[in-house]
Formats: sequence, structure tokens, C-alpha cells
Amino acid sequence: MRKASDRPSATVHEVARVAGVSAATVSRLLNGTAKVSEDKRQAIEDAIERLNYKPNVLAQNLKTGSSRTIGILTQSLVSGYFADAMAGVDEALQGTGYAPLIVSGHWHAEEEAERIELLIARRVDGLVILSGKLKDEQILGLSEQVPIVAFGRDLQGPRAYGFCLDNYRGACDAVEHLVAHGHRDIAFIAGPSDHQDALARLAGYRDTLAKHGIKAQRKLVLPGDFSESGGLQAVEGLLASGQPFSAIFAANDLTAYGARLALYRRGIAVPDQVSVVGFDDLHSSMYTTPPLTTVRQPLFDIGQRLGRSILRMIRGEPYELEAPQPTLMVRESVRSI
Amino acid sequence: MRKASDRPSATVHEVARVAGVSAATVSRLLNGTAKVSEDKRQAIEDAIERLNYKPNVLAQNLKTGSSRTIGILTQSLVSGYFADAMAGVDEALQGTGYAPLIVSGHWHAEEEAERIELLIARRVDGLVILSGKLKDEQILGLSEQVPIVAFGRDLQGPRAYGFCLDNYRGACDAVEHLVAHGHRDIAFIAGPSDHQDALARLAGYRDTLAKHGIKAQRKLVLPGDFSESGGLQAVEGLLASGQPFSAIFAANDLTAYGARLALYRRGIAVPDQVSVVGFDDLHSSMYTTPPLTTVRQPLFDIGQRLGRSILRMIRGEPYELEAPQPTLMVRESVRSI
DNA sequence: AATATTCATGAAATCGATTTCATGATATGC
DNA sequence: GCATATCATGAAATCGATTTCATGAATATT
Repeated sequence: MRKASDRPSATVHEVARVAGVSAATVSRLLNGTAKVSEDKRQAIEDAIERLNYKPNVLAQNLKTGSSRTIGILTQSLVSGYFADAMAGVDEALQGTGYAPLIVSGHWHAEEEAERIELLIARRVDGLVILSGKLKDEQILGLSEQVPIVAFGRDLQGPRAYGFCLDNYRGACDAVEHLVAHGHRDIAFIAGPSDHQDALARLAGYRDTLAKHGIKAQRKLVLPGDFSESGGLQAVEGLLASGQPFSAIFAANDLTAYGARLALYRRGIAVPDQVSVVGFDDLHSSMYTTPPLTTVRQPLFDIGQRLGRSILRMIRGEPYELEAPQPTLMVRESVRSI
Repeated sequence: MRKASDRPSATVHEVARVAGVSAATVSRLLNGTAKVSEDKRQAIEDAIERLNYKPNVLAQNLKTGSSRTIGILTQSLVSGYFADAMAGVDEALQGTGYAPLIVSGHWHAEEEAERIELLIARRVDGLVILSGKLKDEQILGLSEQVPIVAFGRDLQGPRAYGFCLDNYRGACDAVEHLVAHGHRDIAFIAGPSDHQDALARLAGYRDTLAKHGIKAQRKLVLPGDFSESGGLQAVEGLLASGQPFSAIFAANDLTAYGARLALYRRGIAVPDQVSVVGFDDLHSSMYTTPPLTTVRQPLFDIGQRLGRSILRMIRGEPYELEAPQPTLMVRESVRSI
């Protein structure tokens, strides 16, 4: 089914020769840069058809100085959290002629800087940064070379713009929910102490307890690391400490999964004996047993906004600025006492 | 902290002028294409340092006709299954100068073909295909334009090579495990009926039952679609049918999650009343309650092999051919009866 | 009808590297 | 000591598009 003409790699010049015009005219027609007469248009289109001409993107890139590529810096390729955001960016890029170039920094500032260097060397037209450990000034500096939008940091510069989800508010909502269900001995499994989001969630937890006149128990705040094993260990520690508690607020869903498993292992029923609330709303949280009540981050939506914004920024158009809001997804892991 | 010389975009010619040599010599030094005398080497390196010269990748791409890019066709950007494989490919590409360009076909042949077209237009040097609905002949055809390695299909061509995991064997192992634990009424929740892997798993299920002289009950084979909701509905249907069963083998982990939730909703304990086995071994399967016994596909490893193989193929070197084996991960969702 | 504009078009320059080809300078062989 | 082979090097061509600039034709203006 393969016509001889299927062989690609005809050039503008060949097309021009066959159509009896100059290469300039072909280019003009293709890019709509200038009007070309009807008869030549026809001739050129015929030639293109006949030769199965496809412009050489590499040559276009060189000439225009742009790779029609958007760099995405994520922190993990296997995290459902980041995957959602990346899918959003991808969606926003669909049909625009831009393709995403994805690299991972693995939560390591040096590696991030290195990967971004690579992206810039490849002449990405814009950069989407998802969280990470780079300092704001570094990003601002980088933005002199390439426009940047970021999630997970508050940035504002001529060519850099970043926003955070309101983690504090999300945490408040979660704890309010537990308090409203009669819980007062609420444990919190924290995230990494050098992580902005984790800190905001901790603050929301503390302030909400205080607001309701609940004394904060030191022993109820457990260290964690945003991973399942961290959650598991935290709960094992909590159980071992003998400190009474009726609910757990985990700094993220993975932590909640681990906590859930630790309770299961000890034969403690969720939510009948202990209630659990997470943060993030990963896909799988809808299908845990029981389905997890958690604070939703609309990551796909965030990704889309980032994608649209970076395109706007590249084109010099104004871009949107409102940060999305977290919402509490009430499912089945919390019970009134 | 930004020196004036930090401004990039010096060219070979500027470097050549500053170093008092020709552009050709600079290129030769940088690529090691030919020997250059010690004094010139020194001069060139000084000039590069002084001008903060970075080769323009876009120009290199045009001249060499390669983009130093590997296309990855996945079926979903948010699936933990594919994410693992992509991470493996990424890992294999690390430090080789090749970057991955990821597109998703969403299990839709036309979309796959379209995206691949895009990748080829971008002059990817190689293509990694993860599963999908394209026909083998289509892939073979594509491989005339670009070397291809694929997972999830058996391919063998001059510039195309694909392998599958032994899904049949994995399914046999799973069912053997259940039988060995005394189960005879084993339900199977299938995958999409147009999916090669799903069919192989079904065959493994049937054959293993037969091998043990267990009569296959039609009502014990439920339709599914590789998703949680499919698993949930399947079990609801099974329960409604009144057909007795003591174990469920789900065609993949997501299905198992859904099945698990359906049982939970009816107050049926896993594994005490019903045992469950999955397939894939997603990360989260280690932290479900109970942790899921499942057949592991070493997807990261597979991704690495794919990445290494495509690089080899591009360079014209011989590449590895052995397919990886599935292994049963025994955890806590199966109990003897 | 004569001049001023507008307009479509092609030739050639350009983007920034790599590579061929020619050349003059060494090194080697007899 | 002369011819030949080897070698480092630079000038120029090349990859395949886009874009500037010049030009002659067509149209508008008075």
C-alpha cells in the first residue's frame, strides 16, 4: 500500500522546482506569511501532494530558533501525583504544535538544575516546573533564559510565574471535618520538614485544633516523609507510645495508605475505631478500603492551567493568575464519635 | 552572580575567531573527529571558556539529521503501569545524550498512528512502543522510517523488535497458587476481550483449572475492563448471581482493587472469606489492605531493556532478546481453606 | 495619461553547526 | 637527498527551511 511517492524528505526546493516557483513562495504559502496567487497555490499544493512533502522540522527549528518544545520538570516519573499534573500539561499542549520534553529532578536541587540545563540546551521554548527544591532566585535567574511557570511555589517575575495550592486551607478543612465528627484526639503524620506544602499542612492542623480549644499533644504529631512506609512507621510508633487517639490526619494520601495498613495489621478498624483523612486525592484513594476521605488537589486542572499559561507567556499574551482551591472529598474513612 | 560572559549563543565561528583558528578545527576538537595540535587545543578551550560557548543543538540536529531524541508511545500518562516502564526507559537514556519524547495513544489505534506521525516528523531517532492497538504490520511498516522496540507484542523485523511478558505463565502461577491453597471455586475477572494480554491470562486460568480437573464454571468468568470500576461491578454481579466462590483472580491489579472494595462493601473479609490475586504488581499493591498477592511484571526493568535496546539498534549494535519472566508476589490476600 | 502605490515573486543571505576538499608542512622510505 | 605518505588545517559547501531585498507588473491616484 506504499506508493513510491511515500518516500519522505523532499525539500522546499524540490517542491518549488516541480511547481515552477521559488522556494520562497512555497514557504510563504505554507506559513501564510504572504499572499500567493491562485494558480501558483494550486501548483504548489499539487507538487506537495505528489512529492509527499513534509517540512523538515529540524531545519525549521534552526531557522526559527525555537524547538516548539516545552520542558517539564517533574520530581518523579512514577508518582500518580505528578502524573496527573503532567497529563494536564500534555492535554493543554495537544494540537498546538508544541510537544513536552519531560525530565525528573528526583527532589534533588542539583539534579534539577542539571536537567533544566539540558532542557535549555535543547532550546525548549518554555519551562513548566512542578515543585522541587530549587530556590526561587534560581528559578528567577533561569527565567532570563526561558519563560517559566511553576506549581508549588509563589513566583512573580517578568517571565516567571508560579502559584501554590492553598495547603493551609486544605488542612484546615480536613481537621474541621474531623472535629465536626466529634474527634479531639487527632494525630498528624507530617511530611518532610523541608517541604513548604508539608509545613503549611502542619500549620493548618495546629491552628484548627487551637481554634477549637483543643490542646495540641506533642505525641500526636508524628514525623513522616510523604511515603507509605513513613505512614506505616508513624502509626506503629504512635500505637507503641500508648497515646490515645481517635483519628489520623495524614499529610498526604500515600502516608494515609501506610497508616491504614498499620492499623489493619493491629486489627484496628477504619473508620469504626479510628478515622483517617488524607491529602491529595490520588486516583486510587477512591478504591481503598474504605474509600479515603481526603483533600483534593485538582492536579490535572492545575497542569492544564500551567500548560495554557506557558503558551500564553511564550506568545506574549496575558495569562491567568488565580490559584485553584483544594476541596474536601468526603468518603468513608471518617466516622462520628 | 551572572557574568557578562554568561550570555550564551556564541557560535563556533566566534570561538574560532577568538582562538585564531577555523570553525572546522573547533568542530573537530569538540567532536574528536580529528587530531588538533596541543597549542590550538589550548587556545580553543580558552576561547570556549571565555565566551561561555555552548553548541547550538538545533544546528547540530539539522546538520546531523538526528534529533537525539527517542519517542515513547504510551497508552496513558496517569497509569502506574506505564509510568514504571517509562521510568525504566528514561533511566536507560540517562547520560546518553538522548532525551525521551513522550506521547500517549489512549488505547486508540488512530490516535497512536497520529502521535507516531508527530514523533517521526520531529525526527526521533528511535521509537519505544508500549502496548497499544496498532497492528503488527503497521509497526513493521513504520519501522522502515525509524527503528522500533515494543513491549506487549511479538515483533521481529530488521529494524523492529518486540517482546511480551509471558502472561499465560503468570496466570498459571496465580491459579496454581490458589489451587495449592485449597481453592476450587475460583472466579476470574477478565480484561478487555480485544487485549492480547487479557486473553493470555484467561487462557492460563482455564488451562490451570483443567489441569487440576476442576470444571470451569461459566458463571465464574466475569467481564472486566482492567479498571477498578470494572472489578467492582464484576464482583457485584458475581455476588448477585449466587454462584459460590472462595477466591477471585483478577486480570490486573486495578481490577483486584475494585473487587476488593465490592467485597468490603458487602462485609466479606479478605482473605478470611474470599482470597484475591491480582496481576501487574503496581506499587500500591504492597500497601492495600490486605497487601495484595499478585503476579509481578518487572516493568521498570522492561523499560530499561527497551531503552538500552533501542540505543543499540540505532547504533547498529546487537541487542538483547530475552523476555523477562513474571513472578508471583505472595503477600496477604490469599488464605488456605 | 503620467506618476505613485501596492503587490506578488525570485535570488540570495541566513540560522550554526559539520564535513569535504585542497593545501602546505612535516615525517617516512629508499 | 629526493620522492612519497601522513598530517593538521582552513575555505567553502552543506543540511533545509525562512526572510530580506530588489524588481517588474498591476493597480490606484490625480
